[in-house]
Amino acid sequence: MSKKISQPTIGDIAEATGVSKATVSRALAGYGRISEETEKRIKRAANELGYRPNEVARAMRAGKTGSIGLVVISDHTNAFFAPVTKAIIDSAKALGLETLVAHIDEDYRSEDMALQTMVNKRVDGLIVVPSANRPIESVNTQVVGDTPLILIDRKLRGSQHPAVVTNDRQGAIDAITYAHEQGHRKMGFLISVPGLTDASEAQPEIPISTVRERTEGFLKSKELPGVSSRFLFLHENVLDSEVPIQKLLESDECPTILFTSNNDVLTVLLKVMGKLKLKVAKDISVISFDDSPWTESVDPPLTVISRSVEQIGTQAVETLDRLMKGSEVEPISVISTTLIFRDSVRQLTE
Amino acid sequence: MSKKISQPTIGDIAEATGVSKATVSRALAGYGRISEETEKRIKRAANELGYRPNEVARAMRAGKTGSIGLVVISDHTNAFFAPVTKAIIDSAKALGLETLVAHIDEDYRSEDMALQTMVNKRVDGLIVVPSANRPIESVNTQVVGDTPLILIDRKLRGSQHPAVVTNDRQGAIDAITYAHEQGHRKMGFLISVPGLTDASEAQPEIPISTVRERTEGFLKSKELPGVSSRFLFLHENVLDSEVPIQKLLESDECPTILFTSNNDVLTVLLKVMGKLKLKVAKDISVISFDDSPWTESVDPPLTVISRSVEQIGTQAVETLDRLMKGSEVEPISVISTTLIFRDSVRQLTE
DNA sequence: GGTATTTGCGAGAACGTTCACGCAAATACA
DNA sequence: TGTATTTGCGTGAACGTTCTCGCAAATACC
Repeated sequence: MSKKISQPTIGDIAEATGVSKATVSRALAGYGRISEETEKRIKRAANELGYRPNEVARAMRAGKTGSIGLVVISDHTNAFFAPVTKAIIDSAKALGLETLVAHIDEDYRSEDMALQTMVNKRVDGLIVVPSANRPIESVNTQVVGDTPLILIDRKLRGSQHPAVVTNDRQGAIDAITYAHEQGHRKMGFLISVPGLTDASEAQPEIPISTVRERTEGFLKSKELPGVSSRFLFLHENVLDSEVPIQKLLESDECPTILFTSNNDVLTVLLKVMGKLKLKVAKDISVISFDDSPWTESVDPPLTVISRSVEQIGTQAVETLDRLMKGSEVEPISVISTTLIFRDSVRQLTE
Repeated sequence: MSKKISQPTIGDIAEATGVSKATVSRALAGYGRISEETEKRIKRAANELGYRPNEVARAMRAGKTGSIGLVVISDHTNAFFAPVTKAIIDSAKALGLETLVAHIDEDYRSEDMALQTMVNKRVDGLIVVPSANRPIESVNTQVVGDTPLILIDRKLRGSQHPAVVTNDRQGAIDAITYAHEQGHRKMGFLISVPGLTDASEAQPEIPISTVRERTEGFLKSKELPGVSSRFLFLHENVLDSEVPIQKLLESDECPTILFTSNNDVLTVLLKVMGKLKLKVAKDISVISFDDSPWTESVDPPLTVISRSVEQIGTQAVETLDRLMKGSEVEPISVISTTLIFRDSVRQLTE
């Protein structure tokens, strides 16, 4: 009963019980013909030896690993991607799939490298948030080959890969409509767009479909009776954006309501407002994209456009699973946003 | 040039170039003796065929996978574990290691299952947050065998596995000392402890070293001149804790300062305070464990006891890496906490 | 009691690498 | 020119599974 250095194999069990490896395999995996007695004997021996099936050998033989890869942008915020990551990992586990996670920044080269190592590890499928600055609107098919792949959060125009996205356009429209109903006429939009070098009021080229849709939705505010809109497009690293935001807040035509495109921008906005002694709702109303636990706890609780990260996660791995099995999948699944009414929008008297 | 269904192998390249598999392997991996010319020829062919080394075959041969497993509690909050997860994944990548992530709840059975599948996948090492309710204070060595493993966030008394933890005891002491300096004499402690069925003022058995240390630190407040302390131990699912917290806030002997043991409790506290129209600092001072981006943006910005998730992450994978290489490692690494002074603690006139 | 079928198991190949050997040709050295 | 060394490459085993075949023994059928 000497301690072995490495894990016991099927061969060790075979030796211990005096049968062949094939028989051991049959006993353990429970297929083919085998007598009850030897099966029991083998299982007992396996237990005693502390046998653990070697999944890499299995993967080699079977041609699949039972793992999927998740490549996700996590350079800045995790107010959205962190819970999405959790949702995906958990959904995958429910299907018996393990998840390999890689974080990339908003750069297609780091994305390619991450995809490369995942493909080399022969993941069965890939879920990826495509980075913004890619030269052409498609995941590098050179590197992923024919590994099943689905996009989340953003869709790519030229891509044949299925995507799971949210209808941020409608979310934006819901928000401005609500603001209009509450009597707001001067609206401001704080939008973070990766790739920008500086804050700008002129509308830039927007590489990310999600942000593009939000902008389109907000743009509709111009069609609302009596509304004047101001846009501020911010660098993805919004930490640098305090000055332009402050300028906007101090201008003559300061909006009565501000919309922020994510939790990072929201965070900066709140900080600047605090510095200027401006109170949410009382002085300026606020609506942000993406919900977080804390937005409900602050004073006042924040009205937000929420996207269900759980739905995105389950839909993503479900779609990927079908893709891996070769079934038909819809090219684009869109998850609806919902406006969560709290107390950060002041009702203006007409 | 017909499309192959599966990825090209080293054999395909060998066939295409008319050499043996061994030569191809040498050319691609760059070891052994090989002529410059054939090396180029082989590399060109590999490129043309879109060859990607099969890491599972390599793993099989080498006996290691180049992957590590991260088993982390993520039932409730991700204000702490999400950034730690990111830090670990990124640190691991820097060392050429991919990370397999599994989420477990505060239950040793789900932990065992997660560990089991990771061991079966033959990860080279394991980083785990040990769950609270385990019968004995050690990771199930039955299932992990001799896979290198290190603990984070919590240490286990009976465990021989190295641990990376924070000195929360000192963090708590720093916080109460500061509060005392600011003139606070009536202190309250809101502590979330997994396994509890209900909120309780009596000190329960605390299974988690981190929480235990915090409690010990807070307990020192009783030794501070003139201080009276009140403790409230909360169920891990703190969402249910509004009522007991409200009771505490409305009691005659309501503390002038409240300490919360994590962001979840903080969130509930703020919500209850908002409901009771109590203002942070002005009415009740607040100090919480763990920093998050939003704590700096709210009004007033929150004073917190911060633990560097990056340090925890890098220290964890560094230690694991040494362990995997067979080097000596210190049994316990402790990362220091730092008190971040913001504006949620009111200075009381004596 | 003779043929047909079922049962239980072993032999061995295959998955895609790496690597220890071995061998022939080329080059070195005297 | 003869021996020693180097160079370039091929052979084949090994990693731990699964699975197709095939074969002998056991059981079935008439």
